[in-house]
Amino acid sequence: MAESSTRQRILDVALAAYGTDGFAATSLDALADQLGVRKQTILYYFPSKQVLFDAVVDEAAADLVAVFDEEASRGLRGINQVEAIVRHVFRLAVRRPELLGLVREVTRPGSVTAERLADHVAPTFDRARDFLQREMDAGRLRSSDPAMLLLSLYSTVVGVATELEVQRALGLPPSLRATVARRQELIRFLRAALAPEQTAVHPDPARSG
Amino acid sequence: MAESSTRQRILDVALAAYGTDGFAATSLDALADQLGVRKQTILYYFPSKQVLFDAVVDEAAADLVAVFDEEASRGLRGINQVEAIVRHVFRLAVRRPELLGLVREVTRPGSVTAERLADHVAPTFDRARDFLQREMDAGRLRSSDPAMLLLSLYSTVVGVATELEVQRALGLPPSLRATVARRQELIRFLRAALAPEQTAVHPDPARSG
DNA sequence: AGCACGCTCTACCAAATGGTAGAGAGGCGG
DNA sequence: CCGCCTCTCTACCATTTGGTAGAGCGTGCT
Repeated sequence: MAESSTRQRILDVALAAYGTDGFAATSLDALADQLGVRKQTILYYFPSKQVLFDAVVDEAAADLVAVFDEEASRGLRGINQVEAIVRHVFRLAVRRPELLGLVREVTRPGSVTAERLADHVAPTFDRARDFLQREMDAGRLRSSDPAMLLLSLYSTVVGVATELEVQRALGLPPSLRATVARRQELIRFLRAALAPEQTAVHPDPARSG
Repeated sequence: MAESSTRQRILDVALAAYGTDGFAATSLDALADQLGVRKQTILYYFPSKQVLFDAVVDEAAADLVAVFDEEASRGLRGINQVEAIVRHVFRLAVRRPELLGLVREVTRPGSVTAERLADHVAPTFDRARDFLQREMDAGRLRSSDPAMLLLSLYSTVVGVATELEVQRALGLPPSLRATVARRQELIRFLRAALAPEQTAVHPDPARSG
C-alpha cells in the first residue's frame, strides 16, 4: 500500500475528511493542504466537489459491501451469522472509523447522495432480509418483520460503533479493551433480542472465544 | 404559540435547519431568508453563528431532558418504564424530527459542541443508569452493564426514529401508520432483549393498546 | 418636545470557497 | 528533436460567508 496513486490518495483523504467533519465542512483547499498539493490537482481528477464526494461514496460502499458479503457467504445460521457480521462491522469501525462516519453523513435525512449509497447496498440488504426471513421460518430466530429487524440491527451496531461522543458522555472509556468488552455486551444484547421465543437460549459452543 | 418573539422564531428556524441540513451547511443568510429578515437581525440577538448554535443546542437539550424526565418521574418499573420512554421519544421524533436530527449533528465524533449537550443531559443519563442498575438488581431486567445497555437503547431508538434514508433503502414506508407499527416492532425487540434471563416473558396487560 | 432605547435595516468588507483558463514540466513514441 | 500526453502548477474570478459600522425608526418616558 506504499506510494499509491494521487487519485487514490485523494479518495482516501477525502473519505477521512468527509467521514469525520462532513461534506459541507470540508473544503477542497483543506483536502489539498493535507495532500500537499494544490486544489486544482484535485479538480483535475474530479471535476467538481460533488463528483469527488460521489466517488468517495462509491468506494466506501464497495468496501462495506465487500466486508458484509464475504462474511455473509460463510453460510452460518441464525444468531451465529448475525454475530459474525457484527464482529466484522466492529472491526471495521475500529480500523476505519471514517467509513461508518461517512455512512452516517450520507444517510442524513434528505441527503441527495443517499440514493447513490442505497443503490450499492440494495442487493446486500435484500440478501440480508431474505436470510433473516429464512432463519425465522426455520425457527432459529425470533419471528418479526425482517426489514424492521434489520433497521434495528443497523441502528444498534452503527450507533454502538460510531457514537463516540455519546459514549464519552456515558463515561464509557474509549480504550480498545473497553471497546471489545462493549462488542461482547452488544452481542449478548442481540442474542437475547433475537433468540427464538419459548426456546432455551443455547449459545453456540464453537464461538465462545 | 401565535406570533412568538423574533428571538424565539430565530431559534426555531435555526433548530430546524441545523437539525436537518447541519451546522456547516446552513448559512446565516439562509436562515434570514426563511425568517423574512436580514442576517444582521439574527446577529443582533446572537453575536455569532456559533453562539446561535450553542443557544439552539441549549434549547433542544432542555426540551429533550424535559420529555425524558417527565416520563421517567412516573415511577414505572422494569421494561414498562423503558417502553414508556421509547414511546415518548418516538412521539417526539414524529412531531419534531429536527430535534433528534440536531442531536445526531451534535454528537458527530470530535464535535466541539458535544460537550455542551453532554453537560445538559448528564444528570438524566446518570438517573437512567441508576434506574437500570436498580431494576437489574431487582431482577426486573436482564443483567448487563447499564451504561452499555443505555448506549444500545439510545442507538436503537434514535436510529429507528431518525434513519429515514435507511428506512427508504429497506423499503419501509414513511407513513404514520407504518411508523406506529415500527415502534411496536421496536418495543417487542427491546422487550425480548431486556427480559430477565430464565424467566418467561410476560407482556404487561395494561399497555397492550 | 426631546431623548433614550429596542429593533431592524443598508452599506460594506475581508476571507474563504468552488471553479475556469491555461502555462509548464516531464516522459515517451516517432 | 518533436509533438503529444499526463499531471501539477500559477493566476484569476464570481459568489458566498460571517461579521462590522452605523443609520433609521417607532415607542415610551420625562
